[in-house]
Amino acid sequence: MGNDSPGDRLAHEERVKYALQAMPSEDDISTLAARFKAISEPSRLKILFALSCGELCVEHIVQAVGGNQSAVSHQLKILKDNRIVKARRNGKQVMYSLADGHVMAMISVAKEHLNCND
Amino acid sequence: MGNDSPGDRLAHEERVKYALQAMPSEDDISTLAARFKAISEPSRLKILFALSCGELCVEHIVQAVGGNQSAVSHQLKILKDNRIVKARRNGKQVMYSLADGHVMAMISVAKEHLNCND
DNA sequence: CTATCTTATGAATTGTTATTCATATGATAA
DNA sequence: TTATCATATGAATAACAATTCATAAGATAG
Repeated sequence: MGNDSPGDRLAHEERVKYALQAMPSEDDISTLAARFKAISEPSRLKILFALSCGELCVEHIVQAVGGNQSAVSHQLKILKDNRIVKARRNGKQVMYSLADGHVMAMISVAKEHLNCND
Repeated sequence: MGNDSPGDRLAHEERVKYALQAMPSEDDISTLAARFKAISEPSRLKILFALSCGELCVEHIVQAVGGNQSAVSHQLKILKDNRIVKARRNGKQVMYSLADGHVMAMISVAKEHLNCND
């Protein structure tokens, strides 16, 4: 034993205490994790980039990201359930768009992270 | 037929064209998706919140987020492989910390999204 | 009404990912 | 050296998610 000085050990315990205080509730963690999961599939991420240019109907999303209608529809449902995108009906078509600015903000930060090799 | 006016149809085709131009490369999409996936598990998200208070060794991460040593170690590997966290050895311990500010920035944006019911 | 266009959904299959257990590796102290 | 502490990893299982197919539902035109 004696791997830590007493001072170090105390500092570590303090850190754990702070970490526990900063921890969001289980509910918030679940919700956040679900949202990140929603945007963590390549096809769904493509859908978001497509929608970053403005609203699109399902058929055009299919054209923009590839894949088939059923798959895209399932993916849109996941994005909608997690409030990443929103939908409005326009006659026979359903127009999809990004739910709010936070979504693109998050993706922008991620893209920056991608570009700088830190 | 005749579901769209000719003007509308043109506008939609333009939108698809723009969407395709704005689309990142397959490689960038994959990398981004992998990073989002890395932070989309509740336990891994908890690890990031714990590390947002400063670096921690593995044992203390285990205390802060719950779970067992092996599971946490596997999760840390995923986070490290995706450059979400970084590690430095300190004697027998390995200290983990967030890779850079982008990570917390992304999580902060997500938390805002959580708080405002838009 | 029927026919058609567009989107959504249930069920089955397939593919991925997390968790656990046992053990290996790396570092330090005696 | 051996003993111990701290972390990492491989392999198996178990849990979960994505994709496909077939079909249903919603909207409009005729």
